[in-house]
This record gives sequence, C-alpha cells and structure tokens, in this order.
Amino acid sequence: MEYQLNFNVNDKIYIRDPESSELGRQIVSKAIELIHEIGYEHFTFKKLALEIGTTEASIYRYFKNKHLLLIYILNWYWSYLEFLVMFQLKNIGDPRLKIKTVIQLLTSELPQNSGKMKYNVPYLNQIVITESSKVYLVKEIKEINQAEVFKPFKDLCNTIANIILELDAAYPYPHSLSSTLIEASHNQQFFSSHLKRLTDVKTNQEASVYVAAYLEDLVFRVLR
Amino acid sequence: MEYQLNFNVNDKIYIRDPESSELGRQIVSKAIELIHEIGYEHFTFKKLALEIGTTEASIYRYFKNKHLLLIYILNWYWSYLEFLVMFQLKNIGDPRLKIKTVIQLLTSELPQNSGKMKYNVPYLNQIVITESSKVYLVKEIKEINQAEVFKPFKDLCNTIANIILELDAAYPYPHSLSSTLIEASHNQQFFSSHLKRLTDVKTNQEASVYVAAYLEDLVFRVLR
DNA sequence: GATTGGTGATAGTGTTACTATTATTAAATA
DNA sequence: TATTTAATAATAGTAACACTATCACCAATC
Repeated sequence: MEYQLNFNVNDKIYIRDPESSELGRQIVSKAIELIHEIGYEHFTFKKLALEIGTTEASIYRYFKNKHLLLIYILNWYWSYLEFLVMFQLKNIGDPRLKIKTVIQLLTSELPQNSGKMKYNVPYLNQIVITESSKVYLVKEIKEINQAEVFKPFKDLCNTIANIILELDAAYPYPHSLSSTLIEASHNQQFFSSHLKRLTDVKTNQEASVYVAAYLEDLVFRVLR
Repeated sequence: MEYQLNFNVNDKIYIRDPESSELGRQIVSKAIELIHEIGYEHFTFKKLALEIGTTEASIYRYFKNKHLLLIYILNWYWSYLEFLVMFQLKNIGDPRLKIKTVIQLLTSELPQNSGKMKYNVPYLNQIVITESSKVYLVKEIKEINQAEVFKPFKDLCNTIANIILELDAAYPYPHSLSSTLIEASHNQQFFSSHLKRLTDVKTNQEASVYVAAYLEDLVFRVLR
C-alpha cells in the first residue's frame, strides 16, 4: 500500500500552498538540498530558481521570502517529529522508556518513513541542527509569533513536557526542561561535531550517540 | 582611582585594533547600540557609519565584515564574563555557592563595573542572548574556529566545567553540562520573554529571575 | 470560444557588501 | 620648519541580493 504523510502547515507561512503543484514541491525539496549544501546565509531564491530551472519570480509566488521558506521547512520537520513521537510512544507504558525513545528521536537521524519520503530527511536533520534557532532569534519575533508559525514547535515541546510530568508529576519546570532538551540536542550535536572542546565527546565517537547518552543521563538525574 | 578593564581580543578578528583610536572605540560602542536596537540582520556598516558620522570605507579598515565585528563584541563580553566569574569566586570555598554565583552571572545583567564602563553592558547582555549563536552556526565554522576566535567562549566553558567537577568529580559530562548551562541561560531567557509557552515562567515573573531559579534547580538535581 | 490561473521571460529598483581612488588633515620625523 | 607618513573623509563604482511589475504563453475549465 502506498501512502504519503502530509502535515498541514499554517497557511500564513506561504502565499501559495507548495503542496498544490509540482513546482511548489520542487521548491521545498530543492530548497532543503540547497540550504543543506551552502547554508541558510548563502541561500538565495535566485540560486534556488537556477537549481530548479525556474525563475525567481515564480518562487516569490509561493513564499514571501527565504525566512518564511525556512519556517515552512522546519514546521514540516517538527510536525513529522511529533508524529513519530506519538506513533512510537503509542504502545509504551513505561514513562522512562518513553523519554528514552524521545531522546533517540531527537538525536538520531529520523527514520525515512517507508522509503518513499517527499523530502531528504537526513538533510533536514542537519538543517534543524544548524538553522532552526535562526527562525526565532530575530527582531520581528513578536509579529511572526502572532502569526502562530511556531505552533508545531510548541506542540512538540508540550508533548515532551507531558511525558516529563508522567515521570515526575511534581517537577516544576517541565516545559523549560523540554525546550532545553530540544535545543541542547541541537547545539550539543553541533558542538560535538564542530567545537568538541565544548563537550566531552571522545575522538571517533559518533556525535548523535554521544549526545543521546548525555541527554539521557541528564534527564534521569533530574527526574528520579 | 580611575581604571579601565581591557580584554585583549585575538587580533585575527580585526584588521586594525579598534582600541587604538577614538574612531575604533566609537565603531564598537555604537555597533553595540545599533545591533541592540535593530538586530544583527538589519545592522549594516552603512547605517553604523551614518550613526557615527563617518563613512563605510573607514569602518572596513577596522573590520572585514559585520560577522567579525559581532565576534569581536561577543569575545569582549565573554572575556569580561570570565573575569567576573574569576573575581567573584576568588574568596568562595563552597562549590555549591560557586555554582550559584555563576548562574547569577549568566542570567542577571552583568554589573556595570565601576560605572565607567566602555560599553553599554545591559545592551551587550541582550545581544548575547539573541545573537551569540549566529557567530558559530555558519557553514564557515571550520575556518573561523581555526582562527581561534572562540577561545574566550571555550575558556569560560572550561572554567565552569571545573567548578562542576569540584561539586562532583565523577560527573562524566562537565563540559557538555557547562555549555548547556550557558546556552540554556540564553535561550530560556529569550523564550520566557518572547515564547513563554516553551517555559514555565509565570506572568509578571522577571525572565532572568525565573531562568536563574530553573537553572539552579537543574544543576543541583544533576549534581547531588 | 472566452476566461482564468499558473508559469516563464524580462526588466527594473533600492539596498547590501564590499573595493578603489583621491584628497585632506594631523602627527611624527628629518 | 619642512617633509614624510598615517588615518580618515569623500566619492565612486561593482556585483550580488531582495524584491516588484509587466507581459506573453499555455493549459484547463466554464
């Protein structure tokens, strides 16, 4: 049986729904590859248009600017991640095992569900690590937050906070611990790949494995 | 007695030492105000030149680009912060109190030492919270790291890691916990000001006070 | 058969991120 | 005092970026 996972993204993020046409899907798909390759700062709509074989103007009919395109991509990722969390936790009763599963999902490359994924998930992973904080660390935070573009991220944070409360109902900072885990999973992976002295990763140790071990240890020291 | 604190910044960061002239000091000082006001993305050398009453070309004689100017500013901050940590910890024996002091320094506005500070420290604080991760979350991370521009940050991380080890010599992740604390102190402050749902901050509760309480609780749960 | 919607092609504007040149002035040195 | 030098101001210019606008074309649909 063939199926495709779709996650609806807030329609304030785009001008035209990129899911609604081949060009739209190409824009998102190739943007992921290009941002992964050259980084968000060097990424431009002109380069993307050239890559796709279309024009800048056509891309502007889908997204107002590259910031919103990045938000779109990250929202897709966060929605997918929350889907995976929900899916994998469905039959788990033990909250300790739930937390372990969540940390695995936060640190390892996400499963390329069914092999027929729309987007390159390992690339997405790297983009999330390196670029995700750039969507909110801006002066316009208030306006973009009012457009509810961070809902998938907040939902994910909330889901994890609830699992934290299952483990320790009296813990006073479930949301902060949750957002700290998510953010730490990104920056510790970045650090253990590029700025090793900021971590305790061993040479030859895989970044994702190291970070998973660190975060698991951390959570179970906090909640015991 | 009048004195000024000086922190030597790696000379690979600048073309001409901004400490060496009035214009240089103006560039750094006004850059802090302008970045604080309009944010790093909107900040340009042209606007800065206009603000100072000089020309773009003159600024380019001091800094190759705005990224390196930001690195310069952050390095000054990190050096100052480490100085304060060292200074305030000098006569403290109890490692628990040391950690508490460090967390206070990480979360509260830094003391405007002696009132005769070169730069606007409260502004610097905000800049660190919002802009600091942008200096390393770039594709060029390898090259800029080789220029040793992150030394003050790594030193600070190391200093805090050593205090962590004083508290629990067997703790296996002192550097990761240290860098997590530093980063969390930034993003939790940002979240509790702008994306409250990602934290457990109460309405009307001061962000810095909340974050200090959260981080203290966290550290002492991890190291007990 | 006429209308509509999506795309391509092309052009143009204002801004950003620089580089280069030349003139002016102040300080250092002969 | 005259002369070199160094720092800055003034100006100009370029390539890339971040858009906006217009028009022609084609395919689907009413």
